[in-house]
Amino acid sequence: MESVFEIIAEPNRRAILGLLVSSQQSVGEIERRLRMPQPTVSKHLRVLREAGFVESTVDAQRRLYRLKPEPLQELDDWLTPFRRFWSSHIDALERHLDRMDQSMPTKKKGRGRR
Amino acid sequence: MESVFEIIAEPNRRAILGLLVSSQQSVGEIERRLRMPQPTVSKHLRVLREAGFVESTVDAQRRLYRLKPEPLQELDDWLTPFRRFWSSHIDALERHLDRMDQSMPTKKKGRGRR
DNA sequence: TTTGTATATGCCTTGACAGGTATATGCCTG
DNA sequence: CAGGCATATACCTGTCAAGGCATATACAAA
Repeated sequence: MESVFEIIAEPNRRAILGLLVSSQQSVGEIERRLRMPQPTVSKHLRVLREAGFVESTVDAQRRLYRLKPEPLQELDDWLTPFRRFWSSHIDALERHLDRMDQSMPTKKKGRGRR
Repeated sequence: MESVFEIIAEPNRRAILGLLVSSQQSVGEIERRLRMPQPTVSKHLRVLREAGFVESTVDAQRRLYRLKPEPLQELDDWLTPFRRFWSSHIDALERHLDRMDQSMPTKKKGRGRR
């Protein structure tokens, strides 16, 4: 499981990252909130830790896991050339913005184009 | 192979996407440039096509494959909350900027911090 | 129509990884 | 020290996807 990409290919791992983005969590809290068996949580945390996505500190019997930014920044960097690509394709960009509009709270819809 | 994440987990597929970002290519060109067996190329292109990363047009016996932006934009969207996270962690951000400096053409190095 | 080139597909094998269950380790409290 | 929580690890098993090779399809040129 070399790359950043393989790490985040696993849905449960993405869920864990999504949890940790707001604040640090103990294994038990993750287990509870994601309704995942404890060994599964521990295993995924191990993978994430070894890949540098998270780090942990000891709090008595608990371990608190928190997010580390670097690996996801690497992913962000990888996207750079593609961003250049799609900003040159304005039509597709507009379709994308429309998608964002649709998923918005019907307030002040549309972006006044055309 | 449901998700965007699983699709780009495969290195050869990322390589193909990297090729297509500059311009469209035929299967044979991809095969040649990436030194990959032709069936492998075709199989990966199939996966990418079915997931909406690429589309193809017919040119006699050749098929020209070109990039489509949407799936990678979806990935970009997924990163949003994490970007918020790491811009609140200034130290890590600075480390990141340092990394960018290091990979720059020694001209006008440093960003005048401190 | 035969031959050649470009691409797709089918079948098989192999390896990797995730989940389940059981168990180990570590720390805390009485 | 005994017991109980919290977390990690070991082992086993099933699944699935990637690669290799052979072959099919489609178009082209002679």
